[in-house]
Amino acid sequence: MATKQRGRPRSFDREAALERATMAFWEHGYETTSITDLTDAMGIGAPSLYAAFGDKKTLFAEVVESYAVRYGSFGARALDEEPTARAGFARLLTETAAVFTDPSHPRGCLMICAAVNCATPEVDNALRERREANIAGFESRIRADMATGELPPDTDPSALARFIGAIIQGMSQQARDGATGAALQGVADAAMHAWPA
Amino acid sequence: MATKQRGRPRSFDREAALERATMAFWEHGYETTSITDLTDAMGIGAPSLYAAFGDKKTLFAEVVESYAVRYGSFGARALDEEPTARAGFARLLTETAAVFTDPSHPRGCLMICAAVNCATPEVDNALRERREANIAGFESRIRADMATGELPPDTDPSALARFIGAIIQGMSQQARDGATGAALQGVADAAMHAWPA
DNA sequence: CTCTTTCTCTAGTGACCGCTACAGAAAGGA
DNA sequence: TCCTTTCTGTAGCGGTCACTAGAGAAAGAG
Repeated sequence: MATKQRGRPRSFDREAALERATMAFWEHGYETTSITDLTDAMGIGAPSLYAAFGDKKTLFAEVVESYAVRYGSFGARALDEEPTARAGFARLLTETAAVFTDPSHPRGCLMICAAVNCATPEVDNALRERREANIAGFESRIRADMATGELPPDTDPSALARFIGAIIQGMSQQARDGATGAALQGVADAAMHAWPA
Repeated sequence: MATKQRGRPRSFDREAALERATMAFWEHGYETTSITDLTDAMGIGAPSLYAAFGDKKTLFAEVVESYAVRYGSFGARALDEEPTARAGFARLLTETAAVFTDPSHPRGCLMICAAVNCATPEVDNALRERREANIAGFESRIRADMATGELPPDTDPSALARFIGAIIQGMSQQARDGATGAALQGVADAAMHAWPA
């Protein structure tokens, strides 16, 4: 496959450029990151950006997809790999505290932050849908443990899932406000005290 | 006092205009709300806005101060009036669930939302400082109950205060994402299960 | 070599941004 | 009445926004 291209070859690494665009959007959000910011960060000219990635919205959609795979999959993995919902969410929140303050990339969560105060409805909706899908995933993991009797039958799975979602969103904001990883771990520990007996 | 003004009198109600500016900033955030958005919402021309309120940053500062008094004081009141920290925070979170979804104004919290992805450092810092001051207030209320023995001595007041702050910030985001008041009350109830025994 | 294809660079497009100069309108003071 | 003061409306400032036309550069095909 991948027969040799005909014309002049691209002069930059598309994946590396996408990664740099991800960092820019992650740091500053969708609207606040200008095309000039992006071309500066990616080290290419505007026409190259448009030829390789389409317009700003399309580039952002690709960034979000790449981000979800690279940086947003640890939570689903924790819920999947741990034997109980309790253990899964405890691990998820601990890893969240670490990832949200990891100095190798911007703080907090791109899917939570990047479309706040966003006047472009497609972008706003796309990220909201991902957040809602995450919470729905939390709820189904909780329901699974209720089915096995691991969680008591009077558990409110929707409320508990939303609670975890709220904690993660709050941790993202506090990471942006400068909270340390240890402080976020304290929030995670406090949250797990709310777990049903 | 208030001697009669000399020149042509102002043709609009300054307080009503400020309230409308508050709603606009609350709904769309600082950067996303343009001067044209503001003059449209306030029903005045740009020169009148600048004459009455200074520039955009100064207007926003006045909006934030007015917002803090009008819409942001219920929390401090709850902590002040209830006999215990537990009762105070339970009331605070219940009122938060109601206020964040009150249909008479935009959803969530202006101090939490309006400066996310904000490229103007003064605005960003001003709101961050208010958020940190709120959490510091939570911590001192918790310490007061530790001093009376109402809360156990092994309580981590900083972590508990940050936890409550994270919950409120998460509730604000979820209110913006369309969560009902009942759903937010569920989050508040779940959070209170984390309260120290 | 020439021809075709594809990318890159320069230099801009119209639209909107925060903000304001200026002239006219509406009040009090003399 | 006329002057001073203050506000309002028009109209536009320079700057940045997302985006692109057009020309040249760099590759393969013949």
